[in-house]
Amino acid sequence: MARELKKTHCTDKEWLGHADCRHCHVRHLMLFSGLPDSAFNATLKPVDHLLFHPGAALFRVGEGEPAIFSIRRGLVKLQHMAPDGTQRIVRLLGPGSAIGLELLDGHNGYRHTAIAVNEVDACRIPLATARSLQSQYPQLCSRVLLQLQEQLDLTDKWITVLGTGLARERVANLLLMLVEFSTDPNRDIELLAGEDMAAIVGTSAETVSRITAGLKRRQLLYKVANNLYRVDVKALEAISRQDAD
Amino acid sequence: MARELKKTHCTDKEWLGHADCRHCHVRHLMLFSGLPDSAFNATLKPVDHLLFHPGAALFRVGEGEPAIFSIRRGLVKLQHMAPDGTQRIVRLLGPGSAIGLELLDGHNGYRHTAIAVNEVDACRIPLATARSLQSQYPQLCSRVLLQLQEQLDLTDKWITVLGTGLARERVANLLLMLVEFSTDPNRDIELLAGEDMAAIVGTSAETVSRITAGLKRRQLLYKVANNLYRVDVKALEAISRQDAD
DNA sequence: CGGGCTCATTGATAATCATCAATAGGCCGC
DNA sequence: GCGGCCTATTGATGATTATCAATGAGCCCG
Repeated sequence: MARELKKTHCTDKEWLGHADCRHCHVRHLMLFSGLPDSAFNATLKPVDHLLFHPGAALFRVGEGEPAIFSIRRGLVKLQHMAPDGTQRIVRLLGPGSAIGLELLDGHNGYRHTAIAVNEVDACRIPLATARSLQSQYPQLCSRVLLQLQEQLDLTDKWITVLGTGLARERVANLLLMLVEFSTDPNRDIELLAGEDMAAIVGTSAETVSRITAGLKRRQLLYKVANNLYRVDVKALEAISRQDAD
Repeated sequence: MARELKKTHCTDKEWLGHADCRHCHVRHLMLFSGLPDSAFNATLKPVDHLLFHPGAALFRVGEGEPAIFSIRRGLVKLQHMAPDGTQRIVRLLGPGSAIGLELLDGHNGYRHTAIAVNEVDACRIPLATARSLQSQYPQLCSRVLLQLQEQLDLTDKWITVLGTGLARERVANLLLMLVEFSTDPNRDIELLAGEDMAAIVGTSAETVSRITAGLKRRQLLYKVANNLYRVDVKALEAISRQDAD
């Protein structure tokens, strides 16, 4: 289960300019929903709008300038690495989620490494900016609270559906979760790398491969385009409930 | 892994009177740290101080009067139950932790069942009271935020150390976690019921029993009093790192 | 003190899974 | 298009674990 962390370069990240929060068309979905336009007149440091290519790190444990990221598009994996190199993915977060919130609690330093799974579009809010907004606008605190509660609910689900039961049930649950994350009109999903799926469900990559191969053989999972797969949701739900093979 | 939920009666719970938050000697450790004494002059509904006997429910999924509980003493397990009766414990919380915070986010109803593991001493804060305090005292929001962040950190650890690796590593990690929770001067711990340990590490109760029996045989875990056990921390850490048998 | 209950322990067996190893397929740069 | 590289797939094997079943230990209650 031990895996190497791929080194990523700065070229995997692009700067798309300073974000204009006042006119952000998705602000109502994001961390800053509820703040008045005036809040952004004079923020301490600018909010940057960034594009991360698959595999690029938004941040790494303990490293980098402290900032909170608000995800606009794409999927980000949060991973913990054990001293022996074994890693486990503890969360998968999509549009509307904020990451790096652990910086707000006083102990400093990131406690995860955050890697873009897809193409990820995110706003980078320097910690100082976030703090100053927070002190001026108490509404922000309750948005953060919602974020954390949502993430807590997600980890609870993660523990119960991805950490319990047979490997095939856990893989089925993971695929169903990816379907929920999917923004595709047909609910098609991009499959994760085998090792990522393994690090999510806590098995070996080979086991995941055998299981997905079995699903493909039975047409419960099939390719509809380049790395776009369609899932037989009903059948996977049956597997997840263990009332089918 | 499927287990019955034990029915508990009201007799497993005792009312110790209305809490006097102003004079609470542990308030600085609790949710209400940071609030001025005056905040408690006229709270909407009184805060009760309750004693729960082992096995008693503080609350159950979707049931009961909405209230937040602040744990003063003892351990509480939060469990999720799958439709088939399979259950999994997603958190173990001790003194200073607040539970039922999920009620603050608008979707109502508890999302876990909370059961006292030991003798538990807790303050019951009616939701309406919590909300009114929250609207008057923005400091409270940041306390809640800290609570949630702490619980999120705990679940992340839970996923990585209790949900990954061999059963014996996971059990070793659980015992080490119990040592951390221990308030005993010698760091002795009360062992959980076998099925609870199984529901925490995601294995069968028999497997847990075999593992703890092995540890006892090798004197890495031994009874020092009625249901009080001492743990060989160094040896368990070695097992947890897999660099010992 | 003995019956009845619950829960821990232990054994036997089969299912599941990790690991090692070999092969095949896809993608990139040249 | 062709090697080289990386990842997915598949097979074989042994280790780990679930499951079923039997026994034993502790405990409450009469």
